[in-house]
Amino acid sequence: MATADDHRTYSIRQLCREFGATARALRFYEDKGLLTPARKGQTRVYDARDRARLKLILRGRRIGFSLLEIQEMLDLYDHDNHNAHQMAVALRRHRAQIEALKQQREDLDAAIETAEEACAVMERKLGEHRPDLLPGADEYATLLKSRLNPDHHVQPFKARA
Amino acid sequence: MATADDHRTYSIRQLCREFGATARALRFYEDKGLLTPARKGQTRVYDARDRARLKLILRGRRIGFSLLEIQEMLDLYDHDNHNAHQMAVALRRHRAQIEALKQQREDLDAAIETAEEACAVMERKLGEHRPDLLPGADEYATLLKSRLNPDHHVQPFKARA
DNA sequence: GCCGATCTTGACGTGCACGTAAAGGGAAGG
DNA sequence: CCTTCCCTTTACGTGCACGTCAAGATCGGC
Repeated sequence: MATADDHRTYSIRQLCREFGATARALRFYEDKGLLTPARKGQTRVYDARDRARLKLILRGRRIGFSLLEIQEMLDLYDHDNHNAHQMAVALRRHRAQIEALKQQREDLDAAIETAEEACAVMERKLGEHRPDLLPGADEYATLLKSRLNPDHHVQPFKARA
Repeated sequence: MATADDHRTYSIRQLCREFGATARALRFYEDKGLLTPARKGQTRVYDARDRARLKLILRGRRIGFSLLEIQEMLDLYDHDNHNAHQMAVALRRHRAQIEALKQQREDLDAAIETAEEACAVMERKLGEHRPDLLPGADEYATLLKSRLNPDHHVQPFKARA
């Protein structure tokens, strides 16, 4: 694994810009024990591990978890549980967590499906009565413009195995 | 479409028990305009539509949406936009919403994947050093016991934040 | 009629996740 | 030297989603 990039450090502003968070949020996470950046003088210095943790924190927030829940998940991760009993406990907690995540994914899939059905209905109705209002005119224009753009590249449309 | 079931009504307690919510929450949703149950005297009477909306509300909450966001989504649904222009607007909003949902699903999938990898690592380590701590012994015992239990049914999963 | 249970409407409290000044340190630049 | 800018801590404020009393209204059963 790359040793060069692992030694890179980041200022609080850099991480904020990179992930679209606020400095207040990062300090708050630190206050709650989710981040523990080093200090140069009294200024915070974040390393690769802090960055990775922040990434997980923000992902957890987007999914809708509380900071406490995220805290526990992070603890389970980097504790790298050396105590076998604790690891066994962590394993069960993790499995339960996965079940919750999968339940949530079902909710999400259901929401996506109903939303797409609603879209289909609306498009059909619009197509019948007011096809001029269908996204296609300006939509297609912007699409063409983006294709003409030299540094154009499509979103990977990630399909999960 | 069942006409009989569509005329069923529900008390606030019935819906609470069915969905594992509190009466306070339902009244709160009503206060915010997400539910508009009828009144018999001064008692709330929920019909099938209210029930469906509540279902969507709770699903949205589990996914992590705010009541305002849910409000907007519900409005898009049952407005059954007769105005073509509004419908066109709603369609765009809906498409954007779907994109957000899909982004969130990617977050979720990533979280599930990393969690499962962590589980795999822990199971391998436990299997090497302390295979006795692996879930299987008592886990299987409780599983059998629960299957022997006549009124066996799974917990609806907490939902309490 | 009375009791208890269940419903109602306020009104205030709470936990979370920050936002927002206020007040100051430290280094860079003119 | 002063200003500017970014960093810091401390402390109070905020919006959301309810929880938690408090004080009635209503309704069935005894």
